[in-house]
Amino acid sequence: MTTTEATTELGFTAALVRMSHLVQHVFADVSHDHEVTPQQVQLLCMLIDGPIGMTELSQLFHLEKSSITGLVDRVERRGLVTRVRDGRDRRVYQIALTGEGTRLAVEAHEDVIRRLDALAKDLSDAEKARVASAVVSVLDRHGVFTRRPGDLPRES
Amino acid sequence: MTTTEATTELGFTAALVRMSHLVQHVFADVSHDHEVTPQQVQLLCMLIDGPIGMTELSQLFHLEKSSITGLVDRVERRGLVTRVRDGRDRRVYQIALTGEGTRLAVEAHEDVIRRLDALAKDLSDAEKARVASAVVSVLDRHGVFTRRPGDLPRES
DNA sequence: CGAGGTTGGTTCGTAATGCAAATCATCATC
DNA sequence: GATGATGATTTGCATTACGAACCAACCTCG
Repeated sequence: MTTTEATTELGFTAALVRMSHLVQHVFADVSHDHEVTPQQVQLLCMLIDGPIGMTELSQLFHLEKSSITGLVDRVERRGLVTRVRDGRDRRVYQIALTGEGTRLAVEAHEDVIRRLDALAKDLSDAEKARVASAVVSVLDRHGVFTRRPGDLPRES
Repeated sequence: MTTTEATTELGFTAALVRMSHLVQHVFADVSHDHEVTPQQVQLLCMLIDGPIGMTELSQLFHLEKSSITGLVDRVERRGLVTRVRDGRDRRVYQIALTGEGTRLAVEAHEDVIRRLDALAKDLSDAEKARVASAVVSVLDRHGVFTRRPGDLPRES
């Protein structure tokens, strides 16, 4: 089925898979620069918009709760996040960024954006928008790693 | 900070990041179904087109050689690949799929394709092609995880 | 109220992943 | 044949991830 056409001829899914690897690699690079692991960076970035509970984190990351416990443990040990008891339900811990954690999260997040934009600098804005909207339409079918406003901690 | 626009408004890079997570998740699902880990599946799929040496694998995966040694060890222990001495240079081991490994690799590969295609079934072929070509143009700037014909083991 | 079940998180044990430094064996060259 | 470069492994360590068992706080219902 495949001939010797290299990357110039590539299926849609193969393109997605390779793009995924590229993104992972960018995350790995950025994480390395900031002395944390990729998973830790992703956790920190997820918390930029506000604290999240353990169970919700496990759903967002598609990981077991015990995995999240370990991840938060290690990031907390580095002083980047804190466990804050929820007043309404004393079982839940809201995971919140510390000052240091916020600084690192924002910087790393900007780095990722910067590097990905640099990689895509040959694409026109229109092309980028088209890709983004196509991706979004796929994502909306399977809400993945998405934090909708309704999921945000309510103040009421 | 954002209003109630959920995923409908999303930056290009954010879309890439989330798509990457989706792809990783698909890999995780497929791997789980086949009783192997995502990394192992990726290794097997990489070998479908023919055996590869350890050093070349470490470059393709952007991992240290010692990490590849461990990965190959575990997959070999399951009887999915074998280390074959290279006749021309007896230092190198070519990693080749066994029959069982080939079967699993092909099945898993097809599963990944199938699931990703299913996710993207709302996109027109034209849209898919556009996304693929945009992605390819980005990838070509930074050859990632790509095995070009020139990288294949030569017979000469 | 209080027993019983559910839910949020942690603990424990285990396996896989990944790095870095040191080591071994084979090439390659002079 | 000594020397150095290269391919791969070994060792030790931290991280990541799962699953099952567990505890504590919540909720419901009699």
